[in-house]
This record gives sequence, C-alpha cells and structure tokens, in this order.
Amino acid sequence: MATIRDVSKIAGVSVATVSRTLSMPDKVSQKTREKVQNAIDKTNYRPNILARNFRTRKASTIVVLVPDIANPFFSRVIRGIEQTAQKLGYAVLLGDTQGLREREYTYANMVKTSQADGIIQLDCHVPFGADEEEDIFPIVNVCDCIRNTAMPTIQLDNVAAAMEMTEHIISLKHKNIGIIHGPKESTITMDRIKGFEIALKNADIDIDRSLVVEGDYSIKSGSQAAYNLLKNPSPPSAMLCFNDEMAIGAIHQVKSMGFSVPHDISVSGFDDINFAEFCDPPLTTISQPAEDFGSKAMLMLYDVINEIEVKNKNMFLPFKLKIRNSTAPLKKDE
Amino acid sequence: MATIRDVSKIAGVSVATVSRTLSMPDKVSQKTREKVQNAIDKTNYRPNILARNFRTRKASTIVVLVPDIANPFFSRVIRGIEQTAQKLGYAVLLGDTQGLREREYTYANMVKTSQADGIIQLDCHVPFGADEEEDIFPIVNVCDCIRNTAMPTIQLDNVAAAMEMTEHIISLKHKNIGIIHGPKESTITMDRIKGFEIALKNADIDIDRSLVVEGDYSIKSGSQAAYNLLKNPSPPSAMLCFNDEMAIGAIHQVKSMGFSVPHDISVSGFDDINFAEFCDPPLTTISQPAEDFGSKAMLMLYDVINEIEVKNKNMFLPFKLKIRNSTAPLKKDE
DNA sequence: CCTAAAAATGTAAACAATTACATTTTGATT
DNA sequence: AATCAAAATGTAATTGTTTACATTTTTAGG
Repeated sequence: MATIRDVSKIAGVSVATVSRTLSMPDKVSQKTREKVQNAIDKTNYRPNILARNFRTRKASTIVVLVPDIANPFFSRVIRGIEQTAQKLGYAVLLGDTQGLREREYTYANMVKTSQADGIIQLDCHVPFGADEEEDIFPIVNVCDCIRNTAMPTIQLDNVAAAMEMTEHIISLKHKNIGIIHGPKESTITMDRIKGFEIALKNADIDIDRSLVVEGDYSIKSGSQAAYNLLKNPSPPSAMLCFNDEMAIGAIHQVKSMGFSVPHDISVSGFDDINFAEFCDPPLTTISQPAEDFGSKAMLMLYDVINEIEVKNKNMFLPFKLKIRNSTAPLKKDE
Repeated sequence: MATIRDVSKIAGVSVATVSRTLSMPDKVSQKTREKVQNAIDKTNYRPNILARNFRTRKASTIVVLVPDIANPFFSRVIRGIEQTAQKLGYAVLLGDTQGLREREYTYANMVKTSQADGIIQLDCHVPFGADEEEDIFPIVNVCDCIRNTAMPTIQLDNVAAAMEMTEHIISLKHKNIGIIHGPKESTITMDRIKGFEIALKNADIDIDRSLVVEGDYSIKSGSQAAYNLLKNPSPPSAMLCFNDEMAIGAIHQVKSMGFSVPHDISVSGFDDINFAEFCDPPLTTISQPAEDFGSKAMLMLYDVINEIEVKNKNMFLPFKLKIRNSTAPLKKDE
C-alpha cells in the first residue's frame, strides 16, 4: 500500500502538500494539485485512516445505544441515523445493550478512548460510564428522554399525543379505559400517563387505577396485560397501548377470549409500525416520524461533537393520530 | 489522559513492560505486574485504542452489510452478530445499504483501509468494491448466499424448506398453488422455487407459471401480488409467500376482497417473525434461527480474519415448519 | 522594478502504542 | 562458585498521518 511519502516523492512535493491537497485543497495551487492527483492515481494511494484517526484523535464514528435493535420502531430510527451519518462522513457503531449496563459501559468507554466521537442514546437514562466524567461527553438522547438533563433531547410531545388519543377514545363514549404502558421509570410512560389523566379529567371521568397495567413493549406482554384487564371485575371497553406490538398482542388476546375488536373492545397503539395498517382490524395509532428522529439526532450530535452551538437543545417532533378500525363507538348496551 | 509512558515512569519500568503487562501478562513477573497495575490505577490509564489500532493495523471492528435494517428478520440476525462480536472483542459497524452499490463501496473501502477487519454480507452478491482486489478479502455471506463463491456461506437449505412447505400445502389437497417470491436474481428465490417445483413434480401436479409472481419482501408488495393472483382466470387456493411480511400483506388483501383465510384461501409465510404467531389467522411459516445465523457468521468471520482454517465453509442451519391456522384443507366444492 | 503582504510550500516534530532485538536477571545444574 | 539456558526487562525503531512553524514564491500597488 502506497503511503503519503510515496505520493510526495512521485509528485515531487512534500508530504505536507499532499496532505493539504487532500484535506484543504483550496490552500494548494491548481498546478500542484494536479501533480499530486496524478501521483495519487498512479500509486493508487488511499490515506491510512487508522493513522489519520490516531493523529487527529477522531474516529469519525458514533455509537448508537439501543435497548433492542429488533424493535421495528427502533430499527427505523437507526436507519435514519445511519443515512444522515453517512452523509456527514460518520460510521455508525451498533450498540445493542439488551438493557445491560455493562454493555453500555463498554460503549461509553469507546468514546472516552476516542474510538467513537459521540453517542446517540435511545434509552431513558445516562449511559453507564458516561456519568462519571463531568466534562462534556458528546451525546444526544432521542425518543425516550431524561427529564431535566444536560443532554440535548429529541422527542415527541408524549403528553399531547396520549391526550389526543385519549380524547379520541372518549369521543367514542368510552369511560372505562384501560392502559397498557411501558416500563414505569421511563419518561415516555410517565408523560403518556399524564396525557391520559389530563384528558380524563377534562372530560370529568374518574380514573380506575386498576385498569392501568404495565407491559415491556413485547407482543407477549401486551397479550398478557390484556388478559389481566379482561379478568378485572369491571373490564375496560377500550385499551390504550403504548406501542403497536403490545396492541397487537392485546388484540390477539381479546379475540381469542371471544370478544370482537373493535365491536366489543377498542384497542389503540403507538408508533404506527409497518404492520399497524395491516392488522385485523387495522390499528388506530399515533404515527411518529421514526427516521426523522434518527436523522435529527445525528445532525444534533454532529453539532455537539464539533462544538457548534445547538440552537434547539430540546426538540419536539410532530405526531399524527391515525384513526383506523381498531377503535369504535362504545356499544349501546354497556 | 495518561499514556503508557507516564505509567512506565511511575511504575519504574519500561514502556515495553507495561505493554506486555497488558497484552501478554504471562511474560511478566508477578512482582512487576503488580507495580504496573498500581501505576495504572494511580494514573487511571487507559490504552489509546486508536494508537494501538494504527500500530497493529487492526481495528477490531467488522461491518455488516444489510439491504434494510428495518426488516425484522435481518434485525434479529444483526442482534446475533452483535452479541457474538462483543464476546469476541469486536465492534459492529452498521452498513444499511438500501440496495445501493455505492454505499457498499464505502464500506468495502473501510476494510481495504483497515478501518474494519471484515464484512458480513447479508445480500446475495459480492459487495461492490470487494470484487476488484483478488487477494483475500475477509468476508462471509449469510442468509442469501451466492452460488459457487469463494466466500464462506451460512444459509438455510431453502430447497428443502420450500419443499416441506409445499408438501404441507399439497397434503391439504391444494393443487392450484400460487407463489409470491422475492427478487428473481437471489439464490433464496431460485432455491425455494426449485423446492416448490420438486414437490409439485413428486405429487404429479402441473405448475401454472402464471401463479408465480414476484414481490420485494414488503407488506405492500405481498398485498399487490395477492391481488394479481386473485384476478387470475384460475386463482390459486393457496399462496406460498417467501417471507412473512408478504404473507401478512397477502392475508390482508385476500380478506379485504371478501375471502376467508384459511377457509377460502390458505396463505403461508417464511421466517417466523414475532408477528407471525399473532396474525389473524396465525401464520403457517418456516421458522429460521435468525440469531444463530448472525452468531455463526461472526464466529466464521473471526476465523477468516485470523486466518484460522474454517472447517465447514458452506454451513447449513436447520429450519422448522410451523403449522398454524393460515393453512387449511381445500374446500370440498373446489 | 521594488517592496510588503499574502499565498504556497517545505521541514520535522509530534501522536501513543507495539515489537524486534539487545541486555540483564534468575535459577538450575554441575 | 561457575556455567548456561531461560525468563524478564529494556532500548529504540517503527507505524503514516497532521500540523506548527519556517521558508520560499507569488501577487499587487506604488
């Protein structure tokens, strides 16, 4: 493999000039640039990126920390990250943490050791290992964001989204509304529950706490939660699920217990994943701009890494209520 | 940040000894090791990985080339890759190519410039840019594998799987069987069609070529293909789809045209993604060990990178026919 | 044509590890 | 105690770039 020295000899210039031709061509005269380019072509020279990274202490690599890459919503966010990263000249290291803090630690370390320039965190906490050092740790928090954090955040207005969904359900005359939410510690969960409560309060409906149950965003947990709800002494006529997978699980359970969706029970989701539209019945849900989350996060991380001032440190992206056929007016006889 | 030199001074040994303490501790005496460890603790030293990578010309990083990370089957494979990579001390660079050869080129280049040590290719062709250089390019090809390639491959016996699925359909007395396959150029498609043909031939059933239609693995394409099949002069009583998404699209279409699945028309999938079990009706499909594909691929790539002889260069992983309720015996009156 | 400023180019020192080779220390055997 | 091989340690070169600083060349205005 040819080195910058070989090129400089053939071109009859110094290594500095070759380096400049590559990284700041406007500082090099037209004539010299051509000589260098010829030498590069002749030698088939490619800069040794490892040497460059070492010298500049930058890896042009970011890591994305995701609780589970097999989640279809997350994988869309990651797709958005990857596309924008590539445009900006960054490579994306995948950090599937499976919720393990030790894994996060490994990845946070990569930033400390300059193997990566920054982190995009999709989970609702400071990555383990990134908290120790108080100095600027280049990171942005997307989707499920910590409250009152120094990290820049990009998220949905989950309070408003859950409110809108709840209002839709209320407009269908439902009063006994169940919730299948995600992990309690997460901001997403808390915000959406808050939105739900506000909507109920506005409509003067009392909240039945026994109809608020927890899932883990998996289909199975949605199914299990729906089972529990239906076994409740006063089962809900509508179930608000905090993602589409749990809604799909819930629909499956409701049906297999002999009820009809939406005739007997309305079910709604969150995220609008690809499958939502093709469920039976098609799922009423909140659509989120998943790829935009990723893309915007990468853009923001770029600014953080390069110490460009971030204008909007707490960004909110728009959602859209998609009314399909999994929600319907309350049956008269109830 | 402390360097190896700082540590060596504090420990009162040479840099070589510090380096050895880290990478080959058994070459260092007990006493010295302790001194060095103390110095490391005192200085909070972490080796500069960028310098190490540069010097050793290894990045301890691999790239995975995937046509679309939002595909749930692929994301499971990637999860398997990531888990095993982490165990082996490798980081995983995500290369979502979106089918663009230029993107592949970028990533192949990373291997050429030692930014990555190898590639796992999930698509059915030699990555653009990896073909030029004839010398050993560390790569393994998983899932959709090229025929007669020098690359090590890990795949399903797709002929056998499609045969088994077809035999299942035939055992239900179907004779008019439609196929919704993937891109024609891919080995997966060709193999599965072959398996289908063999099963039909064994059962003395003639193939109706007009019932073999192409999709692109998306839900929408499955839906569209099913529409076309049903508009056929002699529509099929069963549809064999080459992935679960297309099957889900097909089921949706069949139902919305007023037919029942499986009563009027049987539909089967491939992959056994999470949603398959929770469809309505639950999907008969071929389950594949997605995570194993990833894990095995990483293990194999490790051998290739480290020039350990690979025993089984063309590995096949087992599948399992999952019979659920989307396939049923042919109606009597047909 | 002269001169000063600006532009272009060159020199050589980093960067922080690994490792080939040289040297010293250790320990077993006589 | 002497010898020698093996083990442990040290010295210093090496890796390929970038870049601060020094030097040379070009340009423009008088």
